[in-house]
Amino acid sequence: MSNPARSLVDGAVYGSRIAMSDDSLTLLERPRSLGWDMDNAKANVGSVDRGSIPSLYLSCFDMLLTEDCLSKVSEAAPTSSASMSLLELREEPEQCPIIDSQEQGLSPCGTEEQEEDRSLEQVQSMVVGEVLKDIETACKLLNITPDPFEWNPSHVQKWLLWTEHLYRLPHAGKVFQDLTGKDLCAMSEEEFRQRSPHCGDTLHAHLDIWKSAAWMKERCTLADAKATGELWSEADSSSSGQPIHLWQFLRELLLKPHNYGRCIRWLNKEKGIFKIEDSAHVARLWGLRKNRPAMNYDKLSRSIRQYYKKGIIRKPDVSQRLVYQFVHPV
DNA sequence: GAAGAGGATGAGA
DNA sequence: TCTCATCCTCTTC
Repeated sequence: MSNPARSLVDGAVYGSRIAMSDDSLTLLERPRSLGWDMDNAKANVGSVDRGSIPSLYLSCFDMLLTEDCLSKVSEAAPTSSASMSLLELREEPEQCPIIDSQEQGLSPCGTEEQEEDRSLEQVQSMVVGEVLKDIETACKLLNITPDPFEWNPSHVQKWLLWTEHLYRLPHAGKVFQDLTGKDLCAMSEEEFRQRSPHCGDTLHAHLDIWKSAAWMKERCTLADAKATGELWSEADSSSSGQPIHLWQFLRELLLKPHNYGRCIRWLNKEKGIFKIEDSAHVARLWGLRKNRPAMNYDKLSRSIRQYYKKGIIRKPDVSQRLVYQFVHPV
């Protein structure tokens, strides 16, 4: 395994209580080539070989991937008929973070394949998000850092105890005594098995997920910082003591699809075309930023329209409701 | 009915 | 002066 995101998704998929057919796995694998190009990004992160994952491993994510998570996952792909049959999808996702919608066409009714890919991306991001959340919760409970590389022997023991307890594994703390997180991360699955024949592979697989999650978190943080930096370097903002402009604020939201993809997203990033999905939410966010509790979409849209004259924002050639276009795309 | 367009006016930096 | 908030009317979807 060379892709941390894949590791997380694989872990979740394999651990699901839902019976996954070959087709479903194929479906979940397909979009990996689209937006999960993290291969080669960091060497030696994770080494779970799917082909060799034992049956014990397949069930060990039952608790990591909670019922809540599964229900959210199943809600996240309402347009994929294939996925629906697999996951008994419900309508109206409670959350549907959009990882990157820039590949989508302007039309809200793209091709079936595009819709499917988009849905699957949402499923993947949902799974990863939930796994990361669970790890974060565990870290708070155990008072350890999410990155196994930073664990001291005491942290390692805490993590072992927690994992053993959570997945009802036989106690293996003693055989990993005095090892730091770095030591643990350097060990192969075989070495785990040698130390703990009963649950070494499971522990190794879990550690792999933690490693992947830590790597992804780091990557997200860097990406966020980079995006924010780019944004702030291009424009005045609250961070520089200058009042932020509405168009800057909108770009800020658009640059953080993980956080705001539900309320505003790119339809065509290259052309600067974006869609406000939840007008009330975007207006609320803008009101919060400007300390204007009475802000609403009517007022916000009036401000957007002021940009028409200034050549900052315009309506796209094919005008659609709640769709605008930056005259000078990012 | 919600969204879009645009005029008018005032507040605040 | 500039940007934005606010209110308004009318039109379009």
